[in-house]
Amino acid sequence: MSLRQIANSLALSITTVSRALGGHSDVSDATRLRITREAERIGYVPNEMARRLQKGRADAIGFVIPGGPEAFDDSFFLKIIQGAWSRLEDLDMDLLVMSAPQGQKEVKLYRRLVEGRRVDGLILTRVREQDDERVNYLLDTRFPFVTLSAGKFDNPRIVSLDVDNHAAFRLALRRLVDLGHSTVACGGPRDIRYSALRLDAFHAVCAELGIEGVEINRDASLEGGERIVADIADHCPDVTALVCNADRVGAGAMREMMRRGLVPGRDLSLICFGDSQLTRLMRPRITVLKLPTEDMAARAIDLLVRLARCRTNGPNWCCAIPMAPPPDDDAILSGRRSLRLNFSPIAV
Amino acid sequence: MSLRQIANSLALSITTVSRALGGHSDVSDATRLRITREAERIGYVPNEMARRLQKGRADAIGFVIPGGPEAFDDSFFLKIIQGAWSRLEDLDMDLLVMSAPQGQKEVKLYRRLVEGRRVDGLILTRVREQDDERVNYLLDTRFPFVTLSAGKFDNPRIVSLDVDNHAAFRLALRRLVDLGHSTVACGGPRDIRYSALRLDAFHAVCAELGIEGVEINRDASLEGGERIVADIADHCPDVTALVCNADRVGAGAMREMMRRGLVPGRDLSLICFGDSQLTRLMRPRITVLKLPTEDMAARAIDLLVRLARCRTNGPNWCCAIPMAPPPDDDAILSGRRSLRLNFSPIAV
DNA sequence: TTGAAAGCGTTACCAC
DNA sequence: GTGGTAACGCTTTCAA
Repeated sequence: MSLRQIANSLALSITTVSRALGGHSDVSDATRLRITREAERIGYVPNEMARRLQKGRADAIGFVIPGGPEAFDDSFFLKIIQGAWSRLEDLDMDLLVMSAPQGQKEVKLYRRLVEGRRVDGLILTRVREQDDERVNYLLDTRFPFVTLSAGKFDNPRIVSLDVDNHAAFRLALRRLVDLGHSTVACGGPRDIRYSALRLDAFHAVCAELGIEGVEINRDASLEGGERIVADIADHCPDVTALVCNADRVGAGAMREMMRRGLVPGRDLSLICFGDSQLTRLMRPRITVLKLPTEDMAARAIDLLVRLARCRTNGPNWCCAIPMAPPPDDDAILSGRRSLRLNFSPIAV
Repeated sequence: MSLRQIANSLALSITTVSRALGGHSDVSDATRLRITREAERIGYVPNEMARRLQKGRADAIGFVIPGGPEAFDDSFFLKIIQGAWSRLEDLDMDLLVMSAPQGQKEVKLYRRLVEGRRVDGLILTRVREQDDERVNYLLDTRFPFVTLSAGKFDNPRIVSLDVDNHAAFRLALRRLVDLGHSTVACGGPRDIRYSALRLDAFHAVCAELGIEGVEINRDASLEGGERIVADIADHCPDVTALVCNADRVGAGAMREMMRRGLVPGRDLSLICFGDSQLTRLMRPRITVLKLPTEDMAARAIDLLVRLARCRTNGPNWCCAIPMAPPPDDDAILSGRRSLRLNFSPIAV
């Protein structure tokens, strides 16, 4: 089951067989036919490791699921896997999945991937607001990576995919304003970029619409969501609506409301970012700012492949990926209990 | 950054460098020290592809997440990834994750993995009761694989990891009997092995305890769970308790009970297999037969590595893995609203 | 249009 | 102890 085998049984050279199977034009049709037939017959499939060694690439993309049991039990990452794989399959590449808690050990894992040339590129999530060690390391080594939901960076070398948070908040907050709300809270941490960016967008849009915006910083976890609702109930009597930066947070908020006998939509309106089982299961249904996670991951793969190609040609990547058109409001599936928003990913 | 580089700058042969770094004993301490120092200095990390090509193995395990959007949004698979990775990391191996809908395309994916020698072994979930194409293919090619939650097979060449379903139902049903239930239903499909096995165990334990057991076959999905509750409410007035074979099913059951105004624990007692966010979020809390998914996946890796080793030595694997001791009842964390059962994985 | 040969970076088998 | 050589299976350059 190797090129040699085919070459031998056909009394041809390995070179010719390789080129025939590789689709090169400098092989006569007759020879090519004989070769493909024989390859078919013995069920030839190229040895990937040999090919990769020769080509000097891994034909694989890596994705590290950020650690901790809480972070893990989240179908967001499953969606990224799904989306990334849908493209990788077509490209005949592999997806390496790992997990690591944030910190020392995490960077070690990235080193392993980069230095062992196990992958050609990486997908990053949960980028930290300050000094993300992974980003620093990858930037230093000039290794291709794409961040998801981390917004636009000052450093033009960082390629990032994100939704338009301002547009999202415009949709969400306008809706709340229409319902008569004038003081709205937004909950999520400040140390993770995606959440910080959403908080910023929240304030900006509040200002635009002339409503009062209250920021509540808690972990992006179930417990964080619970505490946000507790904070509101105990300390912010004016707040009548809450936007959560992640669906786990929304689920926690929901749980605390239940416990306190608060009725979602009556005592406190709830909207959350996310796109998981969690939000679909909530009763009563809440409005969800649906994130195009799979699409973003798929797009990330395309970008990574491009970046990896550039890399072989020289040290300077181009990351001039244009902004996407403004979010598509038509995708709103309205309904009192279930408003779902779709907006296209933008490349930064 | 290669052996050659180190060899050159130290005026040694590549062979010696390789052996020194590989920890072979036939290298003088002085030489080894010089070599390790130099390797450290230039930050040498072996090229994995070269190593794999030479060794003739992939140093990777594959896991295909079974397809369909419903199946995908399930943290069960995330737990498998987590568990598998925890072992693979120590073994310095990779985890390849893919996804495919059940059917033609799925087997194609497995072929790709096997024939391209991309992995040394595979983890299988959701094995079908009849003629699982993947199992047939892998058996034909004698490729190492381990099934999760598929019970014991007649074919001794299939290595499988599962919990003790009988013990699980004994715990669950005894509890229900103690609460006064005498007619209990169990819901799940028959075409997937894990569910069929649980249904069988259900009937066996019902007979043991002398209670009435009603089997309801619906998809292992949210909607399936809803229909099971509908079936019970509409057609089985005697049934006062329900055991669901998967947490998604339990979540669906819960949802339908809510809709019908049925109170879990009063109108219908609910217990379900599973170990996901879903069950933790349900209110009121329900009793969960907690599956040791991560542990099983970790153990599967160890088995796969052993199988892969055997394979190189000859065509006959040994799969003489002893049964684990009986499930550990001490692990029951009792409580009216939250009974969680742990039981150790058994190897079949 | 075909083939010989070099090379990718390792490891392993033998000599010395 | 150490080093030359072959081999893993492929792609690519250069001659013929």
